Amino acid sequence: MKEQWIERIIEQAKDKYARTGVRLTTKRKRILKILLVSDIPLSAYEIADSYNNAFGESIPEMTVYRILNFFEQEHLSHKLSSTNKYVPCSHHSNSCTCEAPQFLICGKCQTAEEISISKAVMGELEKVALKAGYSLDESQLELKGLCNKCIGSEE
Amino acid sequence: MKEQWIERIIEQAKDKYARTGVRLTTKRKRILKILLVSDIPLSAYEIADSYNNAFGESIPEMTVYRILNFFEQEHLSHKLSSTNKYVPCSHHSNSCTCEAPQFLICGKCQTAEEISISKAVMGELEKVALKAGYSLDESQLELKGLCNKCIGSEE
DNA sequence: AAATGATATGTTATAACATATCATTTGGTT
DNA sequence: AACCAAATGATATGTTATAACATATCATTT
Ligand SMILES: [Zn+2]
Ligand SMILES: [Zn+2]
Ligand SMILES: [Zn+2]
Ligand SMILES: [Zn+2]
Repeated sequence: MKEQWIERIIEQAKDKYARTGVRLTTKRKRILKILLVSDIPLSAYEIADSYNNAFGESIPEMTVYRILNFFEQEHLSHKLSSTNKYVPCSHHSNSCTCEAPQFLICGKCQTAEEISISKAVMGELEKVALKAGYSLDESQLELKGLCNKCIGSEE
Repeated sequence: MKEQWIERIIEQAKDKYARTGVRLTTKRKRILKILLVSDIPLSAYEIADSYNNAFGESIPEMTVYRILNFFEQEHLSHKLSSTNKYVPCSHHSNSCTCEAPQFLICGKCQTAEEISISKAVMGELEKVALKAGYSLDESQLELKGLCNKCIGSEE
């Protein structure tokens, strides 16, 4: 069940910080949850709105940005720079470093899916770059298109 | 010589619109030139500043944005969404449709180079997307890394 | 030459996105 | 309790972008 799945992700994150000074506070948990339950990427301001609606308590935008930055550091979320929106990281728990997050974004319904492009394909891109005199590093890919649902319902 | 090369690009653009109602006005020419002579991508506001400095005449930011939109339509420039900056299209004149522009961006000196990734490699990306249930369309790639110069001068 | 229409630009306001700075609160440690 | 670091609040400001409306410029038609 989705509810449990979300709780598990939060538990894992909590464990991760149990020993350090870092805290997974109520606000952080709530915002992580907002990202997790949303079907689509949200802007910082949409997150703040959602927070207000869900908890009848307003949160400053500044705090949202700070928490998003915290999430970015901790690999709990990502920013989509092509849309200025934020998504939870799908690489739950453990070992993901998310150095080069990769997304498929539907131009119609706005869903975004975090994928893992094979080393082989990424290697090809690196080769192309090298030929042009660049050595790639932390390249986030945001690929646009239409999801199957939206292709089906095309007018 | 760079100066002549720029003039040639502008001439080509002018020709392109000679018959249509669309005009390559002084402001558009100047802004295209600003983009062309800059070593690095510029923000809309930097373009406006540059315009003011170069021509001792101020231009409203709004106008800059409109001209950049015009350039985008006409495939004369592109926006880098990862940095909110603008670059001239390198596919001069003729046949480029630039449906999926591709860039290498140096994280140190900020240079950006427009490249052409082979159909084969792009095809691989499309395959990955299809497997995940997405059909790609107009995906701009912004690959980050270090250019050769900056790798050499690394501390 | 005057009227018209299309394209381009100016002007002002505001939306949307993001960071800087300093004060205060919170929660764990000694 | 006293202390300290982390987190949050509050306010101001910076940055990027569009909306809405008015005016200017230039080519075409009358
Ligand atoms: Zn991730
Ligand atoms: Zn869709
Ligand atoms: Zn191009
Ligand atoms: Zn460089």
